[in-house]
Amino acid sequence: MTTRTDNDHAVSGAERISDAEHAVMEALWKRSPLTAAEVCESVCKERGWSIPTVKTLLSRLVQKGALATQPDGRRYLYTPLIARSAYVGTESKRLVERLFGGRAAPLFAHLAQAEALSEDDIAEIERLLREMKK
Amino acid sequence: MTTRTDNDHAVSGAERISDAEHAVMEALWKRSPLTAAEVCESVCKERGWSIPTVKTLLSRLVQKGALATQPDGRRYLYTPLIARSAYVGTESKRLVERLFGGRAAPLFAHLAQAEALSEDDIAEIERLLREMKK
DNA sequence: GCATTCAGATTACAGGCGTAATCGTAATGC
DNA sequence: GCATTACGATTACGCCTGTAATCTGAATGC
Repeated sequence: MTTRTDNDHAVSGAERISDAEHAVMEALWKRSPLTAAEVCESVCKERGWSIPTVKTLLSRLVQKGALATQPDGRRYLYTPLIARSAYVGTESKRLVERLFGGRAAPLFAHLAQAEALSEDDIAEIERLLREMKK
Repeated sequence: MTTRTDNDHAVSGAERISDAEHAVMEALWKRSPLTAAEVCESVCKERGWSIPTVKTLLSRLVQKGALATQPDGRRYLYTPLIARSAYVGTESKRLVERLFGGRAAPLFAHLAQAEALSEDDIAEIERLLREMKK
């Protein structure tokens, strides 16, 4: 079963990662490799999950090619196969496509108008803009 | 059935709008009110849907309180009950919360770094920033 | 050695979603 | 008036998701 030939999609992120799965990924992006129990420590409290739930999510993520497993005694250590930045990238892009016709400026305009931008955000964005100029 | 008391959630957007439903909403945000057939004209080709699909989606959106119906002879005219800007707002916020800890600057940084920002985007954002200053 | 424990694997199950087909009924053509 | 048409309403159905419980087999305590 490890001999599947169609794992070309693995890193490409063709398989969507669901909301619950995403929480698990975050734990592993923060620190990895981790055992299922450790992942649970990191997320179960916060989301009100039990261990079986975490194990299911881990399995699904492995199937989707988002996580790699490495045996450690009689258990597994899980490691992300897709980078957080890649995930964040495709998700951001999806949103921008869907809601703003692929243009980022309207998104920014919206956030600005919705006052979702803090002083710090604005300062930081100005800094980034200056930096891009160079 | 028009006398439901629990439609407080209607505009609040408590009920999530799915991807397919969103396509229908877009059609109605572009122009409304429309009949089911007209909505289909607007989206069926593009998404490869048939009329029954559109009708299902319309019904679900009405149930969710996202659309209002107004009888027109023996059919309905559909009108959005939630504003596009409200929808866009909650969706953008969701993403920023989930992926960037609620801060907009990192999103911007990501888009910048991923070169998802066009020249125009940047110019426009600078303009918006200047405007906010006032 | 044998019971208990602790992994992962398998199965479960309800609700949402995508995508319709079918049903019931009211209007309409003639 | 009656067959056909054109609606919305109801039902369908398989896949994905969230959230587990159960099964199976290996390790471990004693």
